[in-house]
This record gives sequence, C-alpha cells and structure tokens, in this order.
Amino acid sequence: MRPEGTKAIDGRPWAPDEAADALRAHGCRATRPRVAVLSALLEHGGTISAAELTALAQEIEPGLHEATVYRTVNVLTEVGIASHVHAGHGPSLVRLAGDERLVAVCENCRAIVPVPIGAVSDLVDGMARQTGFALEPGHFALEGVCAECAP
Amino acid sequence: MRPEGTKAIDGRPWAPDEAADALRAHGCRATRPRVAVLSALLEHGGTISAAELTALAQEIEPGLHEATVYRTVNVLTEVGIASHVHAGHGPSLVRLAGDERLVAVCENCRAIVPVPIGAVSDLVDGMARQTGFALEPGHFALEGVCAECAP
DNA sequence: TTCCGTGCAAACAATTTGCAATAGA
DNA sequence: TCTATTGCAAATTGTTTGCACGGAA
Repeated sequence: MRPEGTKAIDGRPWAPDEAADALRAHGCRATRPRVAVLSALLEHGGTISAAELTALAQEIEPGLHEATVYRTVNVLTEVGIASHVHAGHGPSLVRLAGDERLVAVCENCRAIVPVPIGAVSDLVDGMARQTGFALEPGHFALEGVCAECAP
Repeated sequence: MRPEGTKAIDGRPWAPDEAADALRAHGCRATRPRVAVLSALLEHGGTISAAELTALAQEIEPGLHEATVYRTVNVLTEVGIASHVHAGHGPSLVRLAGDERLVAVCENCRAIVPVPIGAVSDLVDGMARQTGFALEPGHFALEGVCAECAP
C-alpha cells in the first residue's frame, strides 16, 4: 500500500478515489478497468512492466484483459498521467508522468535501479550544445550490471 | 565500399578476406553464410539492424535466411567480433565490437547519431561510485529528438 | 440513447528453436 | 568422416487491432 502523503498524479497526495477523479479530470471515462489500472499504478508507485501492472490490476478487477491494460496505458500516456520507458531487451516499462527519474536496468537480473536525475544533466546539456540532439532522459533506461550481480 | 585503411576488427585495416580469416582466428567455422554476414557488417561499418544486415548479406549470399543472421550475430558477439545495442522501441542493433561508441536514436525519424564516449564517462564513474551499478554504455542507446526533427 | 470502451481472438513484429539435410575441418 | 551449421517452419514474446457486445455519460 502506498504510504499516505506520497506524491502521486500532478504532485498531489494520493487518495483512494484519486484514480477515478484523475481520469475524469483529464477527460477520460472512469470505467472499472481503467480505474483498476490507474489504482494499481498509483499503489505500486514505481516503474513497472505491462505484465506486472496487469497482474496488480487484476487483483482489483479480476478478468481484466491485458489488451485493455495496453490501451489504458496508452490513454494515460496521451493525457499526461503516465509515461513509458524503453528498457533494452525486456518489455517497456510504465510509470506515473512527472516521475521522470532515469532508471538503470540490470542486464542480468532485470532489477530496476533509480538514478538521480542530476547524474545526466551534464550529458543532456552537452548533447544539446554539441549536436543539437535533445535527449529525453525519462524515455530510456541505462543498462549494465547491478551491484548484486557484479562478480 | 569501406575505404582502405579504415579500422575494422581488432583495429586492423579491413581487407577482402578479413571476414573468413577473422572467423577462423576466433575459432569459428568460416561458412559462406557467416562470411557473408561478417563481410556485410565490415562493409557497412556502422550500427545496423538485423533486418538491414540480412538485406546486405543477401546481396553477397542470396537465399541466406534471417534466422542464420541472428545465429551468426550471436556467435560473433560471443567471440568478441560484434556487439549489440538496444535501441528503444525499434529492433536491436548490431555493430563491430571495439566500436563502443554510444549512440543516440531519434524517437521521430529513427536516425542513429554517434555520441562521443567521453560524454558519459562521468556518468559511468558516478554510478559505479554511488550505487555500485556498472553501466555498459555500449549496450544501450540514448533517446530523444535529433536536430533535424526538432521544431 | 449513443458512442466509448471492453473482452476476445487474431494479427503483428522481433527473435529463438527443433529438426532433418548439408557442408566445413 | 563427423560434428557444426544451415534452411525451414513453427514456437515465443511483447504489443496492437478488428469486431460485436456492454456499460458510462
């Protein structure tokens, strides 16, 4: 369960009905499947794969179909509630928008390690200055081997 | 055609029979399909998708099957001739090992932009020091919007 | 009531694998 | 010869889509 007071959508604290309210506030219908998906995402609070999100949402709404999760995630992304991260070989990951922390994924155990955003600000600035390329640090994951898996 | 004198496998200049020789030198059988795949990779000289590599190799060895390209790339990777890069949504990319330049992929036009390796050395050091996570900068691509596609 | 959204099944793309035939060393 | 490697087809995985029904607004 997400601790009370933790920042969620748009930086507001999370409340039980936030999911339905947020959906309506962003101009989406608050259907049971969508509420389940968004609640699961709020409750998890981190960066998660579609499969894991499906499993969590199905605890709230049994019978919910994985295709619905993908469609819902796409809707949430379009209206700015969620965003997705590409993580190398593995499936892409979902999280709340605004939580634009960079993540690193272990190539061995698939662990997701958050990276302080400041760690890449020089890189982003340098790329913009030298090549005009506008990096989107929230859209990709770094890869390597985590401390646990290192020999 | 790759210009004479350009660095290829192990930093040596590329020569017509290099593919077969390199395969044998690394303990692999130099079969026609493998020679075709490695020649295509040498000739291209850059970072390329499996589908593109298949097309190039089929110009040398018609009828070559895509599954063989995947298997060959895996072999080349195991023996240290090639390496692969994960590039966000798109398919993963192949290149010669030792060419560990970081690349950035445009989310809009899929252009592949090389990034000087020095651009991430601070990030790699910082991650190692602060979290023990050993980044592999050659294994993932940065993502963002290239100068051409920026508004 | 009127569409939007859902479940389902099927399509899809990228990649891997089992198997019998083939070709290097 | 004798095993590594190939082509082919089929399985896998992650994700998207067409369609007819059901439920929000």
